[in-house]
Amino acid sequence: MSDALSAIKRFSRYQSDDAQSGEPVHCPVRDVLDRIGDKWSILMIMTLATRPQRFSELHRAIRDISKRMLTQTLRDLERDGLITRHVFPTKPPSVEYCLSPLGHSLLEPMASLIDWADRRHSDIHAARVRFDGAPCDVPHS
Amino acid sequence: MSDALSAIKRFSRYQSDDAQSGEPVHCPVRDVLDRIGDKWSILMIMTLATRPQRFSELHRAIRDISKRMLTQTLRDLERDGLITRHVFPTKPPSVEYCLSPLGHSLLEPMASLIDWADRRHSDIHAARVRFDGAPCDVPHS
DNA sequence: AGGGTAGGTCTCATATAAAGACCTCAGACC
DNA sequence: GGTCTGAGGTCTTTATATGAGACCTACCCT
Repeated sequence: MSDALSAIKRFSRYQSDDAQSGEPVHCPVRDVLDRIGDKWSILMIMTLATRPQRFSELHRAIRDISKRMLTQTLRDLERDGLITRHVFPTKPPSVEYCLSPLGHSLLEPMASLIDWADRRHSDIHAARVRFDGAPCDVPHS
Repeated sequence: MSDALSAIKRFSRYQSDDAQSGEPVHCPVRDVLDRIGDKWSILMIMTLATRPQRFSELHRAIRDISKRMLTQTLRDLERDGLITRHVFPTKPPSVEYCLSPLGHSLLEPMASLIDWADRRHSDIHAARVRFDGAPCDVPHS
């Protein structure tokens, strides 16, 4: 817990430094979290955690991603140095994506989030049902 | 690490179960992560981690959020049971938001992510500069 | 009467994501 | 030799998310 609080305090410091100084908010933590917080990045990294995979394998593993978003997410992750891309000059060429050491280092913190989500999702679902069913307990207006 | 891998395997199982069965992908972990993975939720929870705060305090702490998104994010978090909302019948009424126990339980996993982001953001920044500066090392076409 | 504060809502514009058609190249099929 | 499939994408169009900022109610202060 003290661990958690110290990270949060560091984070808050970035935030408030920005809030007091000039206009543009530039918190490095937000910068990183905004990037991997998109719809597919976490899923992609988790899918590559088990083994390196090719474009089409990834597309089959994550059926509901479009090719466009698959390409774009892979490019963004490559740009951030979280995955690496190898082109094999076969005919037709095949491309393999795999986690870099940096990407690998993300697995542990991400796993703790996933663990939380897995353990608490029933609580969250219950809260949603409660909220939607009784929208007048605490009127908003 | 074995901890991390077990969470990832559980997650992959959800994914592949969905991939094999009927059409709609419904992985509870993705459901939860997609929600808190939006632009402001993590920031909001972190801001409320230090103490309960009122609408205007939150707006001052997170300067670059619009009132519209502030309201919406708070509603969504309340709906998911992560924060609670108390209206004090002062004149004019004041509204205080604070973390629920469920929201509080999210702090620790989230802090480990923040800690990662904080430690690795310079690596990520360096990777971006490298990628943007040398886009022809591994041609994409 | 004018302005400030608190906690919002509303409308409209833009930025980002997604769906899905299309493309190239090669080998296998018949 | 026509066409089918598969890999690894790109391009165009449409949907959704976010943002800016005007407005609202009710009260207090000057």
